[in-house]
Amino acid sequence: MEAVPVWLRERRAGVGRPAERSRAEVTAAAIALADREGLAAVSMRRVAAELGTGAASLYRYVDSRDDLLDLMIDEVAAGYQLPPPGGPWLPGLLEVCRQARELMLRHGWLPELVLTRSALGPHGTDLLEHVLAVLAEHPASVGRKLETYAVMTTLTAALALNELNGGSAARQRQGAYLAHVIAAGRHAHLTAALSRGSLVPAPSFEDTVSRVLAGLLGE
Amino acid sequence: MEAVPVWLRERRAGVGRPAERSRAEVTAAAIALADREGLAAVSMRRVAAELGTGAASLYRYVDSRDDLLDLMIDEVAAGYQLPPPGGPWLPGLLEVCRQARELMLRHGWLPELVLTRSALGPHGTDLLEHVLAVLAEHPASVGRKLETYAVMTTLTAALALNELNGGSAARQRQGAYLAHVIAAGRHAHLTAALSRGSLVPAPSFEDTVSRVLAGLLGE
DNA sequence: ACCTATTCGGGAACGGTGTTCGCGAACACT
DNA sequence: AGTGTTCGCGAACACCGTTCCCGAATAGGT
Repeated sequence: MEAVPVWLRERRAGVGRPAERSRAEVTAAAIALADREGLAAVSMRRVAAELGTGAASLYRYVDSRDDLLDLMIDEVAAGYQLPPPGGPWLPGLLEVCRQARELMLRHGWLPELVLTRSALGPHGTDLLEHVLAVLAEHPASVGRKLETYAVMTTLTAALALNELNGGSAARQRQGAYLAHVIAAGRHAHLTAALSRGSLVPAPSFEDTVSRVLAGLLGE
Repeated sequence: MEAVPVWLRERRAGVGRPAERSRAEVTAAAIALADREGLAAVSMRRVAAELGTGAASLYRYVDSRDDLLDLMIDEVAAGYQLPPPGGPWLPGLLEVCRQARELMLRHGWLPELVLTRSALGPHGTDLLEHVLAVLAEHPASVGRKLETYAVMTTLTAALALNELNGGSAARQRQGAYLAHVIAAGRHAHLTAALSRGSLVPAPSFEDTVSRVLAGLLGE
């Protein structure tokens, strides 16, 4: 295991047999597969099959499956289309979160990955730079600003995950157990909360994020 | 796959050969193993070995490995020692987060699990009931209160995960790449942020959580 | 034109994984 | 004693990530 992260392992000069594929191609295949069949389907063998090669060949481009997952995250982060920083910070950060949510809903496997691992690739650092630029005039400490970035990411991923699981079988299971809990009699507040209207309306994404950011950096 | 969650599958009456173990015993073995060797070590075979049985036997107590993970989460949630609800809501919620952080630092595998899956077991519903009780007088909507519970959980898990990974090899890797990014010249704000003092002090856990909760439910 | 250094492709294998099948053993009840 | 039912679990299946190793392919030097 090298002390050097994936992003620094560079292709060497024109010596020896040339590679038939590129790291970007492998990453794209993995993303396509994850979009189509979910993260669990992204195995080295399946990704290789997607490219029409053998599984072992992938290790010419990637040190491990974990590296590939990091590459997938960063590649999707290339999709941000950020306006030049300027103006008040809250709308600036909100726009970042809006786009993050969009990307996560488009790639349903992203939230889980973002919540679990915290690798910062080239596009990730660009995003962090943008957030720091938006907050350039803000008097908060550097530590708080970095933390704000982390909270934005985590919160958006968690909320997106909730949206994605909204109508799934897991939700039904949850409902079945909650009905049982309510029937059992204890948990008065829970019962009261879930009884008026079988479906509780969730606050809007933007409202929630605004409130959290205002609390974190506010006044 | 049943539509009924794990928590409702009950032991049947005294018919046939009696079981040699209990679901609680299996759960405890899995938790002990995870505490000792991490979540990756929790395989059906290893848990079974912990109990001195065969792997296939575990399926008498649990439908799948995922079920076992849900049981582990809920079992740890039995460790909360919550004061009777009453008084202002912010300290009440803060105390919940404090204890959650404590449990997560004691069981380093918990944050990842909590962030990824959202199953509510018996102890989980007790906790949710407590949070709703603390917020009983608060004028916010039910949807917002439920969302607050989710944000508390997610945020605490994410911050605990950061604490746990603080001194790991992954962090070193991250630092190596950031040094490279800084050396590359672009990313002025990032460079400025990380240059004064190689180690940026992180805001305190309680301060962060207080601010987020105040923003979410504030004024 | 040949040789050599170097890289790539990938079949085969290793040691794992979750899960299912089916059968003998063990018990409760009649 | 017989019967119905559950339990324990070895064996097997279909995967998984990763490593080994060797033949093929290329570039540069001569």
